[in-house]
Amino acid sequence: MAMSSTVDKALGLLVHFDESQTEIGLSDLARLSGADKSAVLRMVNAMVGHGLLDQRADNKKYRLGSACIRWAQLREKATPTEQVLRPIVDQLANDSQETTHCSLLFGERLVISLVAESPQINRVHMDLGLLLPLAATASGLAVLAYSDPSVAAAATSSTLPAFTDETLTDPDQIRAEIQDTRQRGYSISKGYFEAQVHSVAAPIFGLDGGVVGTLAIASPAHRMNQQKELSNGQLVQRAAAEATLSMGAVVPSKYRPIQPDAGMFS
Amino acid sequence: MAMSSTVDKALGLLVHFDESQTEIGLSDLARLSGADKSAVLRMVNAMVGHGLLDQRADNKKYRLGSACIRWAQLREKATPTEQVLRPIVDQLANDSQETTHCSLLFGERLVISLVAESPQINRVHMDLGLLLPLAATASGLAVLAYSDPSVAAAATSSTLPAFTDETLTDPDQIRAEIQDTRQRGYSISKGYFEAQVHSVAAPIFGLDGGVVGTLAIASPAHRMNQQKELSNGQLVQRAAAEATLSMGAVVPSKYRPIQPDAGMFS
DNA sequence: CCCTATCGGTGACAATAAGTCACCGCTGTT
DNA sequence: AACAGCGGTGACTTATTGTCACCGATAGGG
Repeated sequence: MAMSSTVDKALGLLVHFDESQTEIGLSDLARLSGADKSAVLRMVNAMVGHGLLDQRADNKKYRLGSACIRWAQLREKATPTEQVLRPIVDQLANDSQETTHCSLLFGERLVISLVAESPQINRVHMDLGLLLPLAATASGLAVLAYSDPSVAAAATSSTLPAFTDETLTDPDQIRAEIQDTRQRGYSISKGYFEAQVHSVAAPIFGLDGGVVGTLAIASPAHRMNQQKELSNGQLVQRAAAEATLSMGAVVPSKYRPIQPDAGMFS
Repeated sequence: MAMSSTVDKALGLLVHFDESQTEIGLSDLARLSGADKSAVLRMVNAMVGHGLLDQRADNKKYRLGSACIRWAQLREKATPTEQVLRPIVDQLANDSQETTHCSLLFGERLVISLVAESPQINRVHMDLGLLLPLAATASGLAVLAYSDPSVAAAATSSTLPAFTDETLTDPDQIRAEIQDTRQRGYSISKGYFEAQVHSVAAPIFGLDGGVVGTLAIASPAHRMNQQKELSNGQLVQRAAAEATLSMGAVVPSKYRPIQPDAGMFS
């Protein structure tokens, strides 16, 4: 279990740097990591040598170095988001055995950017590029639940179009649904947008901490039940958290439904 | 010399990733680094575990991971460019014993953004925020020499104002000076902008490979001579290279005057 | 179709770097 | 002045790494 390579320990030091701790002294780093000062010094020196860390000349404290920026540049050029999201969407489809999609926020709509169809014969089909309304889809509700309240207010102010018999058109219903979503950690749609299609969705967060898109699982209504909804909800949350991390962002503290089990920033 | 901690070796693997090599397989990495496959695998696995690297699911090759982006974000928030440039400008002033400044490109001018005054009594004074013309200052010439030729063309097309008796106003003279600068690796001004002030300057490159600013050393003319110009020229080149690296950028191959001695990306 | 070359990855042993601790010089506090 | 904290050093024991032989899978060539 405790696979302890030295590189692992060294990189483990970096998790102690965050928004509130931008620079850390040697002794503090040793305390935080539980390792010996001397060992920490060796690791830190190696990292400084490669620009992963900088040491301030005045107070000798360490901070993240310039190589981070260089590497981030390269990463951006090498790995477009589509490529990092693709396997996550596929995996989610495989785990849930249902059709999954990733949608990205585009103005006041969501655009379906990636789809992985269910391996089952009876499955939901989704069109790439389709625009989703925020108020009437699981994905949209996931956005509203974790965006600035003004967005939700705007989306629920005017009269809402009904797409099916089930569509929630009463702003109060929507607001209640948003509340439920926050508590649940994932949103649900019971045929609100397409009849006989039930979905669960969870938000993907961007570098600024805001919602940039969602991951969703869409099932034929007849296959849906309480237990399935819960398991799919957990799957979609986990996948969305993974997607967030894969883009270099962090899941904001306001959103803590489940712990991503094998966190790379554990 | 061969300071070989394991962390050092592991991070050393990352230098093989660049714009033309965005993903590398295990065996290639081993070959490139000269280390054993097995050892490379262990190091790489540790780095994957921390998100420094990703492994593509399909072809098993490795690329820079999402943690790079996260760390770059933190670095940006924690260390504004002013803070990273400041010690470099100070150090340069100390090494050269002359007044130094860092200027940043601002439209078709340079704005003096940081100044460190010479410790000597008889010294050049520079005003923070002063705008420098591109054609009549050492800093400006450093920009022109390493920018897109169109910039130089634009800057030398119209009639050029004279600031001192020495100012070069003939476009042909400027172009010749630009040529000399390219060969030298640093630019010089012999009282072109301020009478009795001689300067040398070198370009700072940004993430896109373009010039974003310069570092310069300004001396009273009477202290200047051939030998001093050369040593200051080398100092300013080295400092500018350091500044470039400190911002996470790389010195483009077209600019290879001297090797930064203790390169963090060596 | 088999033969070969190469890939990513594993396992075990010898070689070496890391964990540990005592100590140094320095700085700021009491 | 004594103290406690810091960053950093040196030396010794122990754990990790370097090395190499090997595995199964995959791809290409005869």
